[in-house]
Amino acid sequence: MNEEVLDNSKKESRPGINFIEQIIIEDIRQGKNGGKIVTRFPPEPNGYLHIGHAKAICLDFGLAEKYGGVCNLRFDDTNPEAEDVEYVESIKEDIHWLGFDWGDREYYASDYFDRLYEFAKDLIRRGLAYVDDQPAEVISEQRGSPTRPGIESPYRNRTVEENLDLFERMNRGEFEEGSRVLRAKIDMSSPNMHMRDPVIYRILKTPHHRTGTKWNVYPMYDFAHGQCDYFEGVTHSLCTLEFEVHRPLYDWFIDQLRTGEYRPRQIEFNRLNLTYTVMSKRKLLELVQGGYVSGWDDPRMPTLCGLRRRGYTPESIRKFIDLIGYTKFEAINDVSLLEHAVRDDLNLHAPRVFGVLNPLKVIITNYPGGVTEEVEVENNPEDPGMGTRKVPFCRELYIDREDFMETPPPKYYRLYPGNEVRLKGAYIIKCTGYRKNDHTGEIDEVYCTYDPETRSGGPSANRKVKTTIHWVSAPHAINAEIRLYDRLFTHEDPLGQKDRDFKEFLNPDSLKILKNCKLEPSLKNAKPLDKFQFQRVGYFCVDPDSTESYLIFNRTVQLKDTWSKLKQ
RNA sequence: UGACCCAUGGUGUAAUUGGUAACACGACGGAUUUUGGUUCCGCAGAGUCCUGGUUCGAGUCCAGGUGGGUCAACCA
Repeated sequence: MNEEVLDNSKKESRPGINFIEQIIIEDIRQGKNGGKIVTRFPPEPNGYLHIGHAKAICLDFGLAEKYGGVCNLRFDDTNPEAEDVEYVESIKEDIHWLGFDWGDREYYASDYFDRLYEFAKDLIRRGLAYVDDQPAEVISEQRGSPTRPGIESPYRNRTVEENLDLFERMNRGEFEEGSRVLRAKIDMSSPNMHMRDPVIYRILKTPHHRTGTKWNVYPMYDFAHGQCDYFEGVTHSLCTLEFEVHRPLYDWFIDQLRTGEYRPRQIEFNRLNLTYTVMSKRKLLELVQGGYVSGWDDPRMPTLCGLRRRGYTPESIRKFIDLIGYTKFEAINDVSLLEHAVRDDLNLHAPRVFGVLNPLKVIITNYPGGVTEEVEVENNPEDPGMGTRKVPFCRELYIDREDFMETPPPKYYRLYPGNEVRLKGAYIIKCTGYRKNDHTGEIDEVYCTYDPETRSGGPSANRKVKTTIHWVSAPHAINAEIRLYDRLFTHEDPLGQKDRDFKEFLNPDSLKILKNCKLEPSLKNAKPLDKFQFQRVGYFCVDPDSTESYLIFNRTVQLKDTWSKLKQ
């Protein structure tokens, strides 16, 4: 059985099994913990998940899946002041959206409050924990600093009886918040600050979203996390780098707790950082509360709900995470790699349509008025199985303003006086003139003639022109709003700038709204979150703000654009 | 006069665990193309932070530096 799992891993391994996977393989080989693999994803229900969490989710669930183990979902709800059920549902939704499932293993740290409480009393009885009556500031002062050892609390050597009595009374609600804490008795002069008699229980009178008012004391993260891992039989407890210094404490508690061979192991990996954005919950909250974005699901946010609304697919996010890997190096990943991952996915799956963002009227002067013909266009050249659709064509059309110039620069292949282009799926047209607005100088209309011999699919359609452009029939077009997004920040690393607030680097042009866009009529029935490639422009996704009669699209990402590069 | 962690092309990762630096993205050039997209082909780019050591052989091991990160919530 184990052989099979390992073999399996070898097959998929190619080069580059990450260091955590290597540890797991080795552990299975050695038959550690009975050869079982159990991981957990432990979000605190105090906010929305972002792509950094997705990195952890892919690791926790992915590794369990790959090595024949299981992954638990455990809500780390040890702080009633910050948490709320509201977040539980969104977290579950996001994990499912990414394509992972925890089966019936939905746990809560609060499920273990009784056992944790008993364990704390056990530590007291063994002389390994004590109640400290000093205020937070004093305890903090006594803890010393990284370069200066701490000093022991005057309450450190209370009797077991007194500690037990005090702790129980703390939990009965006899004392005010902040008046007493329970501390583990470890080593006030440890070089590791976390070992200097860490607080393990504090008094909190805010009702808990699951246990109500049952408890007046709540375990701290360090006292809950490893123990919960232990209770659940977790073998590999994967977390981010900043918990590295907590590991000795994690192990210390496990040492006091365990009775047999089994022990969970904490392994740390690097966080996901992306250029041009911020990833901390606190900072994201600041953006939401400050009104810099429209909410947690603003399409510019790195939250999973934001990315989803933007049009990112779960596959693209997983692909991206797979690409960046897991190491112990604090890397800043280029968003362009994320963008590459969506393009890659959407290119294969998104149906092509015609959408004109900045419409310019084109009149085909030799095409009869009042006539509409339908041309057939393939839905996706990458996948003929996606079929074709009919698009109406007539005398008056819209093209994108970018596709016409009065006086073209070198290498400009699009429409200009005297030049020919093909209208995708229809005819080759030649620009014969244009009309300019006398006041604004803007071009109002462009005049063209079409060559009836060149209809796509027709017998003599093979005449080559330098380029093909998209278009929509003016009388048939539907009006839509399109929201164009750019990076949220103007600096790659908005947080890394000394003495500057990250909000100073907010990009004022991160959202542009176009309200007069013209789309081909087949889009009429598009539903929220439907994704399309507006041919030659980019990938777009229907925003949930859309109504039956008013479609709103979000631009997920532009197509690669070698022309705009050429221009420079 | 702290502890712990990290350092490989522009970016992110890999290197059969000591065997002569590879992959992806990006850049550049070309071919194909009814998307200036896609695809295909090609090319450039690091000698692995520095110094020393061990070894026939070091990106991998050791020592010492340098640079960066984390740690002093009754947050997680």
